[in-house]
Amino acid sequence: MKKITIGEAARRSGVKVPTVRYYESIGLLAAPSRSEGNQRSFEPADISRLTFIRHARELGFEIEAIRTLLTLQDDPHQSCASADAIAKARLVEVEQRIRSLVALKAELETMVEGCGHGRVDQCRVIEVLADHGQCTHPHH
Amino acid sequence: MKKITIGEAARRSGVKVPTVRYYESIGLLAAPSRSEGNQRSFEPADISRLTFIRHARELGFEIEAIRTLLTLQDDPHQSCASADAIAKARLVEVEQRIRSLVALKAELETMVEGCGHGRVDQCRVIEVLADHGQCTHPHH
DNA sequence: TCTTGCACCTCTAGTCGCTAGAGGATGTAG
DNA sequence: CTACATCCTCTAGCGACTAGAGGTGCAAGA
Repeated sequence: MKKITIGEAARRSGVKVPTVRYYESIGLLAAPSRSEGNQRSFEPADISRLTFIRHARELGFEIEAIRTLLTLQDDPHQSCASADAIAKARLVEVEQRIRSLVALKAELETMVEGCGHGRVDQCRVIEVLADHGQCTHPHH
Repeated sequence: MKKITIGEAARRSGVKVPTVRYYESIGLLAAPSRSEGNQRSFEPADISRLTFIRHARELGFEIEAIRTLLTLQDDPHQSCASADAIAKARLVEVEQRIRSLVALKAELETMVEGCGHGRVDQCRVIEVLADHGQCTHPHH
């Protein structure tokens, strides 16, 4: 039983030290046992859990979604329908975000291309922002 | 001189009422004159400014970037190099975000496709999250 | 004229997911 | 034993709002 300090846990999981404490504070990670001097002592399972959380966060899952995914993981005999639903919802979000960013990219390109590097009163960047009618963004 | 109330300004610009007050509080919008009963009375120019801000926000520009763009707009004899630089930086950000979201989409699709809708212990969604080694995301 | 009811006012606090800093205790290497 | 990194708790801050409390102004219908 070697004790894993919070710094070690952070290094192994890729989650920062204050973030590990934060996850514990919001109940995403069980409070670990403490050393005599009141320092946290993690188990290998905690590292896995932190890695799981980090990966899910990198994929853009919200904390509450991760909380659900973790309770599913804790009880492997459940149906995975919830996990599937969460991932699908996230996929829809991501697809929507991509579509809107691609539209945005086109609009920014028009702005930047149109800029003749002259004075502001001829600048297309300012102009497009001021006059929404020229906007190619499909949000209306 | 018809007076434009904050509600009217909000409707015309598409910015919500509390957000208009917020923009005033952070100095993005000049404090408008007040009616006898202390209610804000906006000018048409304020509506344009709010519309400009809203559009820039929709394009993902940060408040500080918008502050710069607005000072440029206020003095049309300046060079538009700053506006151009801001738009270009934003374009780079957007392109990067699109690339990472596309990679993410692929990973989510793999997860969702792999899910056999059985129990959690066979669920690929959970599995991929737990075991980062299976991850196709190119962030390492 | 009165009253209803919406829109307005200010102020504070909450959201999300951390991050930074103060001020102190612990653990380890030389 | 001393230096120094690492740990502890606690509070406050970030961006860009949003929500709510508790109160005032104003216009229209009875």
